[in-house]
This record gives sequence, C-alpha cells and structure tokens, in this order.
Amino acid sequence: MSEKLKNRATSYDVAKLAGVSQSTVSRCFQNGAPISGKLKEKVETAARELNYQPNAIARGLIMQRTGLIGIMVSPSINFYYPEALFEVTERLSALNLRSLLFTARQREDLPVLLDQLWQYQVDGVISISFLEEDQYEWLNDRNIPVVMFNRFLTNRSSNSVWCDTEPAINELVAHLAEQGHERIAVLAGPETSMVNLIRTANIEKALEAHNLMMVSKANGDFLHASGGPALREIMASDTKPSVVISTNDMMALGAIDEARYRLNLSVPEDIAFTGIDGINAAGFFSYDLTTIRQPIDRMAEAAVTMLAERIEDPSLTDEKRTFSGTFITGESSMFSPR
Amino acid sequence: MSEKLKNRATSYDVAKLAGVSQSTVSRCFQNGAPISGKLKEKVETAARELNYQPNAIARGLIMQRTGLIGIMVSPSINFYYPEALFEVTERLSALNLRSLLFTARQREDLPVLLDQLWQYQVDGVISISFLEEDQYEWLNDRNIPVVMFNRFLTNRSSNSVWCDTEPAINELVAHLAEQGHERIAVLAGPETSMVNLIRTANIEKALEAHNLMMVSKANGDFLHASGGPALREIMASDTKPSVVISTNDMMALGAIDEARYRLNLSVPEDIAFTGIDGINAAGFFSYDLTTIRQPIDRMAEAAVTMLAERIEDPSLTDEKRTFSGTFITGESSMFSPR
DNA sequence: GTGAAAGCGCTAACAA
DNA sequence: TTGTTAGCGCTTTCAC
Repeated sequence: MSEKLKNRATSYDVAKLAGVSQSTVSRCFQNGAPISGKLKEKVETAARELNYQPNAIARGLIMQRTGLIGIMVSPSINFYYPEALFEVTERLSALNLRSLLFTARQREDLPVLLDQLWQYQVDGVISISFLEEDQYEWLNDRNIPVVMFNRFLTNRSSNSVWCDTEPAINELVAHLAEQGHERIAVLAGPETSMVNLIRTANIEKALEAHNLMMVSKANGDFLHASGGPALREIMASDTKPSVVISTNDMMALGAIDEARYRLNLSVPEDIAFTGIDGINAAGFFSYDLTTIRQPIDRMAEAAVTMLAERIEDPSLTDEKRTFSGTFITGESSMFSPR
Repeated sequence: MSEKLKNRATSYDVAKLAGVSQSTVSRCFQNGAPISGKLKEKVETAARELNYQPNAIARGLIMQRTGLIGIMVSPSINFYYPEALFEVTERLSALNLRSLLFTARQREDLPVLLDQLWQYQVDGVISISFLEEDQYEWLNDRNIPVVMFNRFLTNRSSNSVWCDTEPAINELVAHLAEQGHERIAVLAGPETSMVNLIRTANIEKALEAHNLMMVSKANGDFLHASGGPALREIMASDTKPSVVISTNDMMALGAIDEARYRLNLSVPEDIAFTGIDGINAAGFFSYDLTTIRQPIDRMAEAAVTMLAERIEDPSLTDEKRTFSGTFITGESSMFSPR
C-alpha cells in the first residue's frame, strides 16, 4: 500500500477510491461516453486526489492510436527549419497531437529514423526535411499518413504543402528589370534539392521573359556560410553582376555579409541582392532583404489539417495544397544601376 | 489472414513464421537476452520478411520506460532556442531516446504541458524554457527526473546545466575599459528572467570594479524586435553611451540594426555593442558581435548525460554543472572612443 | 448507465 | 537455451 502511493495511480486505484468500477473511470476520461453526472463527479474527485491522469501509452496500445506525430527536420542552421517546426508543433498541439522530433543531417540518416517512427507507432508524419519517393512509399505501405512540408514528389502523387514562388519570382524579376538591372547572377542551392531546382528554373524562365542575361551562377548549400564563397565565385567571372538572385534567404544573407564586409561593396549600390523564403532574419535592417515570403503559418495549418484528416480517414487520396509566396521589397534591391 | 497482412506484424506473427515461441522473438530484440545463434537467425529472417519492428508503445507499457523525453522550449524567435533544441535532440537520439516536443509561449501554458508530459509517461524532462520551483517539485513528486538547460532554481537544489558568464563578463568589461569607454549603457532583458537578473548583476559588479559608470539602462524582452525601442530609450537619456552592453545577443542585433539603419550611427565608431550567448547570427559579418559564447554543445551533452543517469538511478541527488562562457571579440566593439 | 471480462503487444519471471 | 504464463493500464464489447 505504501508502495502503491509511490507509484502512479491507475484507473483501478481511482475506481477503488470512488467506489465504482474501473470501466466507469475510463469512461469518465473519454468525451462521448455514457456516464451519469453523480458518478462522474465522484470519479473526478478521486482522480484529483490521486493525481490521476490517464496513461497515454496504455491508451495508445489499446486504441491503436498514439497521438504521436513524427516530425522530420534538418537540424541545420537554416533558420527556415525552426520557424516551420515551431509553427507545426503549436498547431499539432491544438489538436491534442504531440511532436516526436527526429533530426536528419543527411539522406543516409533516414532509414534509421523511419524504423524508429515505425516502432513508436506514430499516427502520422510531417516531413520538413528530405524524403524520397521510396521512403514515402515505405510509410504508405505501413499505412502511416505523411504530409511533406515545402516539398513534394515529382513521379507520384503525395500529400504536400507547397509554396509556389513562380508568380512572385516573376514579380521579383520584373522589379529588377524596372530598376534597370541588366547583369544578373544566380546564387543557387544544392543541385540535389528539388526546391532549388524549381526556383532556379523559375528564375531562368523569368529572366528570359524579361530579356535579362544571367551572367554567372554559383552553387551554395542553402546555408549562410556558403553565401560568401559562392559570391566570390560569382565576382570572379568576367562580367560582374549588378544583382544577385539567391534561391534562398540564408545564402543571400551570407552573400550580403561577404559583399559589405569582405569585398567592400555597397549593398545595394554596388551590388543588389534578393532571396526567397522570407525568414525572420531577412527583415532585420542590416539586410532588409528583397525576398519572397512563404506563408509558413498557413502552410503549417494546412499540413496539420491534412494530416489529421488522413489519420481520421485513411482512404482519402493524396492532396497537394499550393500557397503562393508574397513578393516583399527591401532595401537590398532598392537602387537603380547606371 | 489477408486482413492480417494489412496490419502490422506482431511478435506472434514472427514467432509463427519462424516456428518458435513469442518470447524467443522478444528476446531476439533485446540485447542481453539468452538466445542461440540458430534461432536468432531464423527469427531475424522471419522478422525481415514481415517488416517486423518491436512495438515501442507496448514495450513502454510493460517496462515502465518509454524512451520518451519531454523537451520544453519557447517557440520564440530567439535563435538561442532552436540551437539548443537541436543539440539536445541529437544527443538524446544517440542514446536511443526520443524528443517529445512541447512549446510554451508563456508561463501560463506550463500546467497543461506538464499534464501532457505526465500522460505520455516521459522518462525525463529537459527544460530549455521557463520552469518554476513548484513545477520542478511537481515533476519531482512524480519521480520524473528533470534537467534545466541554462537555468537553475535559487531556493532549492536542481539538476541544471548552467553557463556562468561572470568571468567572461569581467573580461568583456575590462576590454571595454581598455578601449577607453567611460559611458556605458545596459540593455537588459525582462526583469522576470533569472538569466537576465544574474547577467545584469554581473555587469554592474564588473562596471564598479572598473570604475565605469552606467549612464542608462533599458529593458527589452530578449527578442530582436525589442532591441531597437530599448536603444531609443537609452539614447533619449541625458548622457549618451559610447557602448551598449546587452544581456543577450538577440537584443544586441536589434539594437545594432536600429543604430545603423534608423539612427544613422556608425557601429562601433559612434556607438559600440556587446551581447551574450554567442548565437550563430552574432557571428555574421553584419554584426560581428563582441559576445560571450555558451558552449551549447557541451551543455547539451551534459544535460543529456545527467538526465540519462537519473533515469537509470533515480536515487542520484541533484547536480548543477556549470560551464564557463568564452569571451569573443568582434568588430562591434573594436573602436576606442576619444 | 454501469460492471465484468477480454485483449492491445510486449517483457519477465518461472519451469522445463 | 527455450516455452508457458502472467500481467503493464487502458478501451470496449457484452450483459445486466
């Protein structure tokens, strides 16, 4: 008995104290269950006294529903990830779902992570990180609904929340054309990144449409540290650009830092910059980056809703929800060359 | 049977296919268990065929050990949090522990979060967010080990990982004295934050020791957006400072942005800045902030180790591990006034 | 509206 | 070394 007090109270303990059956206690903690007001009150008093809270693990076992959502995210210093992660987590929490966090540095980490997700009986997965087609299938085979955040699969349908930046990229390029820019460099991300490839293609198409020339192009890895070296590469080519279009914000920030404080260039007078993503730091006055903002809050809302729907009804087919980005002008491109 | 194929394989399914008992299968997936090589191989083959992975939820129920660690963190745009979060999560993962993420915006969110932690039978908690004494006790009463990250309790012992910035603050102030600064302002955080109070006290003491005058002081909320308004407040006082010591990096970045791009001041020539934390962005050339770096990696390592030890042996008493911060000089304070 | 009983998938005695 | 058996704490039929 004194042993018992040290341990967690179970529904049996509450039942004994309240003088009811264990199943009555159980019913007390579900919402639609039939229970009389009197008993409910008695049970609740007993539960409070014993600090009783239902065991979510036992409940998960019997209900085949854990309330756990696996979140896959890159631990990288790309500020985009934590912003998305927190938005998603808060919205899951509102639906009484929990984030089980998995960080993947590289694609090779995924198989192990997936096994762990599988072991923990997650009700669903939101991937803010890389996830290939076969991994998507792997989860599908196991009836684990997945929603991809800011990515999608190209060879098959997938649940995904996507930000289409193409129209905003057109606006952005039109804005550059209007400013009189003629020599444009592209600071691209990794060639293995779908997001990068799409954005790069959109940029190239928009440049063509405006008869603008891409004078050079360099690749970084989407992180701040790669912006500087890539900019040097760009500046080493024959024709110096008057503006650098970066395929994400982080690299643009790195490039601006390099331009101003290592290459002694004025931004935007000597060289202008633009980014894509609309992360928090892009708005800091030091950068005041012209960029394309993703509606991360609405995307998180959509991802969580889609996932919850598919947990409820697994027969729902794949859906892709596309939000458009918003073109934001900052000082980083507010200068007309020549 | 065809129904069965759609569902997850259990250890019984594997046992049947391998022609052994269910407990043999179970033993196959524990490390110290006695099992012969032949059977082990047979079981593993069957398991592979059925895509079997042990159910961590069922295991958690029987073992009274879920492998789940509750992580409490502020979702805020203070870049310090995601850095700490990812470091902690990766180290937990190495010990085969999972992060169950809980975000708290305000102190009022905590009671609900704690109930959820309790329901999910977490093996332990790491708090990178606020956690008051009574909440610590609450967890203690329930035998859930807690480690506080970058905070500790003042009225009682606690498991905590702390970064002592006092020696580095002395170095920092000595550096400012050497540079010839005589008018010093302090950009402090919320008065409710223990971290802020300690840092402020350390700064005041160090200033006194160097016979330096604090000409003004303003409070922000530790976020970037509060740095600007606080700086304006500081600049509105009678004596303008030659340097602003901020009690964290985020506010320092906000203040630098305001100084350069709104007040048209040169940094560090007109006004110098220093921060504390050593977040990634503080090193960006735009800021190149003189600051005090917390060894977040070692702190995360320590927090995870301490927690794991206490999960293993709950009789261990509270421990506080204090790491010292490293003084880092950046351009933001590299100028001698007058 | 309530209680008795079965069982979710696993581990851990205990026997063999 | 292996199999048998009894739960972990819950939800959910099924009688009443």
